[in-house]
Amino acid sequence: MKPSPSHADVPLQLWVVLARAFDAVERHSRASIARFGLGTTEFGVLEVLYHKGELPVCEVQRRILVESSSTTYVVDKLVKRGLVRRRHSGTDRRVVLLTLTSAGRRLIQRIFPPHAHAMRRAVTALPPREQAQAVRLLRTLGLGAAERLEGNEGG
Amino acid sequence: MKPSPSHADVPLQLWVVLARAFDAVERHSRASIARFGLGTTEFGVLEVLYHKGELPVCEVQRRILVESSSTTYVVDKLVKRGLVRRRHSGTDRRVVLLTLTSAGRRLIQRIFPPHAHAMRRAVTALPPREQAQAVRLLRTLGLGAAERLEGNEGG
DNA sequence: GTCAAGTATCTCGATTTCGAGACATTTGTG
DNA sequence: CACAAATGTCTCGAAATCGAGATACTTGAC
Repeated sequence: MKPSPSHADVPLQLWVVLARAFDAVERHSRASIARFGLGTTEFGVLEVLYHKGELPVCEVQRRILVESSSTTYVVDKLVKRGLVRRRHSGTDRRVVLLTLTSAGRRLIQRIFPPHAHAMRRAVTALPPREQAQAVRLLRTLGLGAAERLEGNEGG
Repeated sequence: MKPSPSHADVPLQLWVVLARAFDAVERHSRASIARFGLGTTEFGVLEVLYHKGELPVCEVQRRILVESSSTTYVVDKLVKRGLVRRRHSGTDRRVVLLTLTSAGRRLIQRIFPPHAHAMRRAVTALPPREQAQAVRLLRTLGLGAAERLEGNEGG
């Protein structure tokens, strides 16, 4: 889950601190979401549908960063709880579109603001200026790593 | 798994890009480690014992970022594969100390260098200067978030 | 010494996640 | 049109992870 602590190997240090920072911030997220009786991926689905409107399953999958079989599993649970509805796309019959039910919308409307508040608090160790700097660096890092991944999975 | 894309809410953006960057880099790690028939947490245990020597289970747990019950599970597997040995501490009989067997040592010696190489490549989207900057920012972010977590889990 | 509280490890059951691949559909090529 | 390749979704079984709590030991207060 996390690599080596060399004394001057900055790339490996970067990987270590990235993993640790993600872990710590994600614990805030988990704890915040757990208050509302949801898991992080369930929350992720509701949240993306709330902010983006109706989306195909594959699009939701990309945004919540889990594999397709897990996405099916999570969506199943949300459908059973009456928070999300599936419908077939008219233009591409492979595609299943997801939307919030009104109950789902009411739920996410209620819980998103306190969750966002918790996440803002989770990252306050960094002052605004450095947050913006970190956003830039992490965006570059993430996009670069993702690009290097396609068709080149072996490293 | 990942939050909201607001237009000027830098803290939430930071959480989004942190999650994405971690995910992308971790995929490199997973893929690299999978070449050698190991999972990421198994690799983590071998790696920390390789670099730190004999350690108590609880110390290993802190470093591989999983819960204690998962640590037991992973160590069990490594012991069954003859890569790691358990022994009781002489000074504190609650403690179980872990060491690499010679087979474990040979394995991690062989696979660590190519894995480190893969991880260095995974983060090359950032030039050295910005890597060092990112290390500083992420360290502050992670330590701050971890601190805010203790005894304050609700957000 | 004794007892409560804290710490380290492990057990167990349940949940989450993955990976491989099945299936239907669409897209691109001739 | 026909057919190969790509894409989107889902099924299934296996693996990883967690959470609660059991157990054993240590520490600190008295």
